[in-house]
Amino acid sequence: MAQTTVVRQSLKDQVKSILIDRLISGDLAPGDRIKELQVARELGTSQAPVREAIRCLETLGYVEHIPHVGAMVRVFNKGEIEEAYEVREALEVHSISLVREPLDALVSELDKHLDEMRAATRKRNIRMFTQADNAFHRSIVAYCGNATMLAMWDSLKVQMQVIATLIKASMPLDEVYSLHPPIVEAFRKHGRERASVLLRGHYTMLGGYWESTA
Amino acid sequence: MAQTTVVRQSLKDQVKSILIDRLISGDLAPGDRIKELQVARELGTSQAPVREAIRCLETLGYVEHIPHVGAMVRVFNKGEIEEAYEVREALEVHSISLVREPLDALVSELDKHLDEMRAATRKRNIRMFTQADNAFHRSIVAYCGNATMLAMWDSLKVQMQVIATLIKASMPLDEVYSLHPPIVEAFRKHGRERASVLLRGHYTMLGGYWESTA
DNA sequence: TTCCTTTCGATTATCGATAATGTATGGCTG
DNA sequence: CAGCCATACATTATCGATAATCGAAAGGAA
Repeated sequence: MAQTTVVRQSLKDQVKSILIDRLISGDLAPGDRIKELQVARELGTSQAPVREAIRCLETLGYVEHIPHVGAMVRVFNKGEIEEAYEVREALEVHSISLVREPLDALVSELDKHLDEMRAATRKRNIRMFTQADNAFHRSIVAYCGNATMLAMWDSLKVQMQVIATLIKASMPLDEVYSLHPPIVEAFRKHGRERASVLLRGHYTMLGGYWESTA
Repeated sequence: MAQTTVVRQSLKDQVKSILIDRLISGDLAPGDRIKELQVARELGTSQAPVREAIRCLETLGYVEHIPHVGAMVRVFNKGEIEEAYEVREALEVHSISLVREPLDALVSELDKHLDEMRAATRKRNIRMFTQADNAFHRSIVAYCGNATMLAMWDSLKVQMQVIATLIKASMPLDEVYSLHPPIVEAFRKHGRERASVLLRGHYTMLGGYWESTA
């Protein structure tokens, strides 16, 4: 049997997942309008679940909604992207100082993601690189053991991924990669505080790559 | 004329505002169920807008929603509260280092909130104290000029306020107050970095007050 | 009694239809 | 021809009703 259980997820959640997929894949690009009835007909549901899913995305900040007009995929300008990076940095820098000993588990996970990034660089697979890059930073936040912190970080991730899908071309992967090993090294040899210092300013270095698309 | 314009806000937004007010005022306490049709009848609307408002609160993390069962005001345990404080600290510490010169405007605003806190302490008005305390910390984040950062901070504020309304009694206001002036002083005399150091650990000192309600 | 099953009441989830609203079109007027 | 108003259209916002689902109460068997 291909299907072990029946679909046990509300229509709203299914619609939401589908829309997020389209957002990340770039199928829905910033500026695109999302029409409730159109999506409803497309997915074979009524307007209500679609509407709920969209409002959910709105609360999450992925789409912009104008009353009586409709929803459109949010357009992030350069400033907003930089802001998001700044918040990421704040969360990650603080998370590092909260990571509990022993640090071995985290370090080995970071190493794993470094491998993935190198592999992606060789293949020039930007999608894969972005995923590994995200996973690298996420694991730092995850290992501090603060679920609220991680939830906040995650709420920024989709924004980042939407962007990354958009401006794939302008990132020199090897340069971006080279920013990461020193952090792991500092972790391994000097502990949390030193790694924290290195992480600070990590994102400001990335700012330049967005210039062309401002 | 008492009313200058007609009500020009969607029912969903009105319902949402009303529910948030009830949350903050403690009218809706953690654990309380929120029934869609009941609220709808009470406010004279149909189920749909209420439903949307509730789902919005769900996404914001204020209510917990179980499919086919219903929504209830989220119960925060001690751990989650500490986590939220930790995130607040991360955002605020980082924000301080981003505040642009000159610092005069921020310092005078902080002074204003200190006054409010003192006044609230004299009157033993806990609600007022909480507001001033919140305003104090919020202005630090506001002055860094990062709207995304501020939005994140705000998303934690309602949680905090719900809690504060709950466990009003256990806070010795003068002690909580005394944590704040040194921060302003450090700001005035030694600049951002010194203030940043003082703010770090600010919230861990507050941890003890929640012990009794864990 | 205790456990399992069934039934019932309450509530949410979804639907289809209608009202409200904003935007674009085209004609009228100067 | 330009500017303005009215109309038509597209879309969202809201409604009332129905279907799906869950939890508790009632009933029966071991």
